[in-house]
Amino acid sequence: MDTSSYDPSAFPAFAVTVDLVVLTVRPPALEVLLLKRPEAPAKGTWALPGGFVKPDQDLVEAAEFKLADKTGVVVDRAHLEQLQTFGSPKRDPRMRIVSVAYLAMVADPMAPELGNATWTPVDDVDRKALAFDHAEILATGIERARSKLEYTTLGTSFCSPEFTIAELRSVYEAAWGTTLDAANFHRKVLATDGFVEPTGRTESSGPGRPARTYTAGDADALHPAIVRPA
Amino acid sequence: MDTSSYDPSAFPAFAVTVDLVVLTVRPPALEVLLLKRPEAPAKGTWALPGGFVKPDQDLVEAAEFKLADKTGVVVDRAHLEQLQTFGSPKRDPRMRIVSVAYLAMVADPMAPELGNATWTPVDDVDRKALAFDHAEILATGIERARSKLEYTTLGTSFCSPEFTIAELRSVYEAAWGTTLDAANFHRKVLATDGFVEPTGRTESSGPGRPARTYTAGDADALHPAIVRPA
DNA sequence: TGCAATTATGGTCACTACGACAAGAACTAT
DNA sequence: ATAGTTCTTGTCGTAGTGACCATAATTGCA
Repeated sequence: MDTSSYDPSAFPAFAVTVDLVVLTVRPPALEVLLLKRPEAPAKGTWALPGGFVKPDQDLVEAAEFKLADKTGVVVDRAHLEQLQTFGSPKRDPRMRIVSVAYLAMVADPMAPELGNATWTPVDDVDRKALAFDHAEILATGIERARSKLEYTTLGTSFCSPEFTIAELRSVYEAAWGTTLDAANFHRKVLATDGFVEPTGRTESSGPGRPARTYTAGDADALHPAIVRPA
Repeated sequence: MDTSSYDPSAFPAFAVTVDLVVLTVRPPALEVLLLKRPEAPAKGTWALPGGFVKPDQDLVEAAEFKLADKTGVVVDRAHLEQLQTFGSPKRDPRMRIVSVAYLAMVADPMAPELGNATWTPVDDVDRKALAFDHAEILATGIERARSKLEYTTLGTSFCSPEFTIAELRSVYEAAWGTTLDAANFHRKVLATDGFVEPTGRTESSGPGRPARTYTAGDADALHPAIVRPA
């Protein structure tokens, strides 16, 4: 072992930031929260929300703070998990920045535009040329979210507090860009213990038979999984 | 947005390290590479291999370097992936350190002890009281490895270049701490395209019918998965 | 030499989960 | 009333699984 690497006075100094991939579902699209950068570098281009971590701030706290700041979302009603850390020496032109990316999944906030923030369908992001390596971070976040829908109950965190099976299905369809058989989806969701809990109430919007409503159950994992179609 | 957070001269300085969870399988145990710390802090206790990232070094490069350093493992023959980043303000007594943890899966290196490094069965680690938050990092790595065996072909990276189905099965059994039905495991592995490729050769060790040997296939994902028994 | 033990590999069978689809239930709109 | 829409339940053929049995091909020992 190299002794020098443990000399506290001689370690290389890095800046540490958090960047957030905040996803929501507004049928029929999976959408991401983007900010128009108001200053240099990359002024005027689109970027993920984020910022420097304070000296005494935990990483997750920094992410929670940024999330509340940009969306007004109560953290309790959202899912937030660490995504991946990006630390290429070239990723920021100014200095060596290591960014810990977080993935947030929130229910439709119904506040489309606030300040210079905007929800954008993820399929339209290509045209927006994101700043830095944010396109890569976003791609990682989208794939993580799509894959977690398969084997966890996190789909419910995209839904209203009280929702119908059809609303949950529209989450899967939007996120995966597919259509799912309503009858089979219904059967699978109800067959999984702890996925959803019936409220006893029903809800009617538009034509068709009114749907029973449910709340999120207390299970985290899905056994068996809801497999993404090929 | 707070303008001050983008002033390059006023960002908080962090130290960034990589820590490695290096796993191997030596039937019947899943084992991890531990180092006895030769100096303060936590001198004399066991810890995961790791070290500071150099100013112009990519995170993966730093991890690859440390892996080669400690194990002599050729990186091509091993699997290395980013695990999770740990950055609690309290995790190191000296200063604010953010550690990017990596998970490495290597075939049995046959070199049990080199210097102050040692392979330890993961079930015996509790008794060794790891330094800092390394117990948490290790637990995260073990769970990641166990779960990736289910839905990826990474089990082969714990095997010799040419291996038998039984050797692959012993990997799963060691990692999961279970026994698996040999016949059913055999059927499932061969039913998955790209998991293993037959060599046409056989290998005999000890009594019993000689087993055909295989090399790792080019598939990454397992469809359907090999589900861990409850 | 021959037999027992051992491991590899192949096969059967009942059960579960699934996709495709049909059909009934309960509403809205005209 | 009737058509259209959506929710919900049911049916059926197929694929995957675990438990288990059978056979193949070797080693080790009497």
